[in-house]
Amino acid sequence: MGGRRLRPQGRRHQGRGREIASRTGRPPQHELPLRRRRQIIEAAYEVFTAQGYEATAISAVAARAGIGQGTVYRYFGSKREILDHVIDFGIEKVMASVQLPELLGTATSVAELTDAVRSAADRVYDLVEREPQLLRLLLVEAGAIDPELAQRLLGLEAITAALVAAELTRGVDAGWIRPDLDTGVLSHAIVMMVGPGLLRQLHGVSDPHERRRTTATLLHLLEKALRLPSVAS
Amino acid sequence: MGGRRLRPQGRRHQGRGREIASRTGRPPQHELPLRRRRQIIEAAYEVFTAQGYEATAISAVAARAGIGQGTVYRYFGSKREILDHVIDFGIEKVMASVQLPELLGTATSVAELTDAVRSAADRVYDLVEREPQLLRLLLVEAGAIDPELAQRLLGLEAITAALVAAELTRGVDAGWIRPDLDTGVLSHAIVMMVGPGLLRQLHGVSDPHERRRTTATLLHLLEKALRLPSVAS
Amino acid sequence: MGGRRLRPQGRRHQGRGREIASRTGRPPQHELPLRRRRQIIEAAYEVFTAQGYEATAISAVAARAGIGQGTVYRYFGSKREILDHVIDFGIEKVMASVQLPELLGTATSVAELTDAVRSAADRVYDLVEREPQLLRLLLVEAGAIDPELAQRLLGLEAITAALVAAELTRGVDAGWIRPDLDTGVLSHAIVMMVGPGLLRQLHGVSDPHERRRTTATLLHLLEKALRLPSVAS
Amino acid sequence: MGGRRLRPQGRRHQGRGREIASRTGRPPQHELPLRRRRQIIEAAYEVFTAQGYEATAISAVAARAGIGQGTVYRYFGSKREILDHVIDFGIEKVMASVQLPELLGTATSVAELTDAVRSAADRVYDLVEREPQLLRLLLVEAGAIDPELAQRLLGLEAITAALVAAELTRGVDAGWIRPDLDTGVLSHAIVMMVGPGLLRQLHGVSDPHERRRTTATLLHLLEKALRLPSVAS
DNA sequence: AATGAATGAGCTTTCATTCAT
DNA sequence: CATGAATGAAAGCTCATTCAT
Repeated sequence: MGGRRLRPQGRRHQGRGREIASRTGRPPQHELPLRRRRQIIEAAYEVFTAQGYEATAISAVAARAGIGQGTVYRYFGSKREILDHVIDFGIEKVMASVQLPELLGTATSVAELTDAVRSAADRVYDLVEREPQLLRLLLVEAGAIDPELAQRLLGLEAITAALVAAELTRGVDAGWIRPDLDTGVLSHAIVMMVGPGLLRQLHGVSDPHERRRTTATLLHLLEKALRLPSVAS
Repeated sequence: MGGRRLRPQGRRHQGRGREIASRTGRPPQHELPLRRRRQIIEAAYEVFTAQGYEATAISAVAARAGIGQGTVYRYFGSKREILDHVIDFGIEKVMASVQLPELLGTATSVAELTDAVRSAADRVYDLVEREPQLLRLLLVEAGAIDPELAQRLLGLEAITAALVAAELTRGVDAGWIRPDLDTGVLSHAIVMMVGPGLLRQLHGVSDPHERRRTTATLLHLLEKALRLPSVAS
Repeated sequence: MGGRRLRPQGRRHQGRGREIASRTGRPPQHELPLRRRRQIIEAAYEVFTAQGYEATAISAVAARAGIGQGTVYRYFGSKREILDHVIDFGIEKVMASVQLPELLGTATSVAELTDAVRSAADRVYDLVEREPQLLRLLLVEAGAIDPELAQRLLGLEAITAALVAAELTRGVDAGWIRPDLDTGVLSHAIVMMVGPGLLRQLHGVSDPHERRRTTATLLHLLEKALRLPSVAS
Repeated sequence: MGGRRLRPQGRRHQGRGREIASRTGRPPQHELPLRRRRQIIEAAYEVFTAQGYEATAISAVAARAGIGQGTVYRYFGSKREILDHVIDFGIEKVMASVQLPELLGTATSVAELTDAVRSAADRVYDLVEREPQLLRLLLVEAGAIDPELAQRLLGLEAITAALVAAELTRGVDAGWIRPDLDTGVLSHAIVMMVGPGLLRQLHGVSDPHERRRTTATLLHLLEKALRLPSVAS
């Protein structure tokens, strides 16, 4: 009953592991574990982003969380497992910032759609401007440590692209996007539009003006690409 | 007499002092240092790409090169210095594969230009298909370890974009590219066109068909963007 | 609550951060840190004196103390820092053995003063007879490693000489030491009187008879030097 | 013929080893070995005094001597063996500087004897002023590395004291030194008179004025101690 | 449940010594 | 003989993980 020994699973990364506390209806110590885990993840997020994963000692995570080192190991099986969750935490931050679903689904014209894309791009840029290390954590640390973590980022891109593709399809169906387009490819291209800007940000070059120019230019191209062929032809 | 002595920066080697009494003895190997360095760099390239820089011990590099640990330090001052050269080695691989200069400078129409871009993209894809870890090394490891290394990569992108921008300008001047374009932004966008494909490759998804479709679609957009407005409209 | 926490300078321990959630768990051992430090210092004293500082590995200190290497670094930041404390430990041994303050301040004649000096010399000799390596540690190791440590020893000699000088001045003021003496120089000379004996001891020659003869002879000279000129002459 | 393989003696210090090239009457390569050895010893003296024995790599000795590392091992069996000879070299320097035999044997009065002692002391001080590291090498490095080396220094002191003792005895015999003295003890005390000054110098405190005052005071005491009892008594 | 003391494997780096040339 | 390339043992130090309390 209620087995939650996390340790004996061995010492190397084994899948994910959110199997805790999901059997409803037992009030007592049910929430502490989750709160503790959250507490540790947030502390780890802070120190990992500040100094990098490898350079961060568990003791630093524990100190930041205001708990003992041993306690960390009651809630996570290994340092690596914490990184798993920190990456998730970071991805959630991105999702929460961009709020893509809120932006999509309402456009009724190419112009409205490009506006939505612009908004999304702006939000991404705002986020990485506010938390420059987040980008590094997601793009670099995650990928450097483990391919599996990288997969999760790919998943983020894929989901985003899928949402965009749906929007494109909706526009095609509604008749305000020209139909002879490969929406799948295009959706990925749209998502990757932020690539150059992020790459620059990642490497410490932060030039909002340049970024806006890039976004504007690419959106202009996008607009022309999506728009219905002019009536004349 | 005869400037040989190509040994590394040799932080520890202190001068030589007097040059007396060096008439005899095993003559310094002129080529050995370079060959050894190459040998170590290639070994390091293999283990760094396989396990990541941080996770790789110098002993692993030495073992891979078939030499003793101490020997590694005869040719490089530190593990970090080896990474420097490994990154350079990787960049050279990319440059050698893509052979961008050979592709550019000859186009006389938008179609020829897009063909050149397609060729470059294909070569990049071929390379990362052959050496999947190279990408990881350059994009991830380099950035993770040191900002200076990251700058070098950013520089690579910048140089490439500059070459492309020059080509675009040439086309504009020659009259076969429409003049109302931001060639700077566009050149970066063109370079980043390989982004989605590389991202997939980076994460282990290798789908040549998908890739070709992506390339084709984006090049199609590019073509439309560059082409002069048709006289009729 | 209540200021406990006497841990070392703890270069690596980063604050604590928040003090929440520390109600339970194994309470911090108040005495342990001090006992452990003492334990390590004593072990280090033994191995440093036996083999020399440079020739001693931290692992030897740890083994001698019956603890793990890592534990040593919980209590001291570096090998060098341990030497600091070992030297202090040695100096304390000397001070505790000689008990100079107890010998001085009571003499009321040259004879009593020379008796006090003889007692001090005897105690020094007794100590180095009991712990021959102590001398080596203080005179040789300390000076060899770091000028700062050497200063500490020089300070020890200076303090001792100052105490003796005060005693001489007291004798001059009281009229039982002839006034035309350079008490500063003489006090150093008195302290250095043990020099020949220590030098022998340091080099493994231990001849109590010879030593007593030396002490007696030098004290005899001292007595003549200090004594008031006989009224007759 | 003429076996001079120095290597196979093992790898740890084995006695001294000057068994080379002492079979007279063979002109050819007879001198090179000695010159080479001298060359190496002098180079080692320079780097050992400059940086300390432990901190000096054999490669530094070789570089300083302008020869290859391997060559060093053709003339000496180990680093430790080189130190042996460097210490001897240092002792020779001291002996050559002080030229004690030249100072002694001529005094015909206490005043002349104390003058000779003062001269000797001055020469010692001059030497350590000129080569401050020599002192450190002899007193500290030698003692720290190996007790056997320290013995050699003790020998130096013993020889010097013996010379002084002979002089004292001569004075006693000649009737200008009072006969009721322990010449053995006194000779050591005289030699140790330079102790305080050397100790200061060793620790970086160089105060010629203070030193002269000390010497003067002690010599004054010595003079009174040696002088015949005044006629009156 | 929580703690922090303890550990040892493992890291990078140095260097005395050997030996093929 | 002379050389310098090669080596591997060993050093100081770090830190993820365990476990007695």
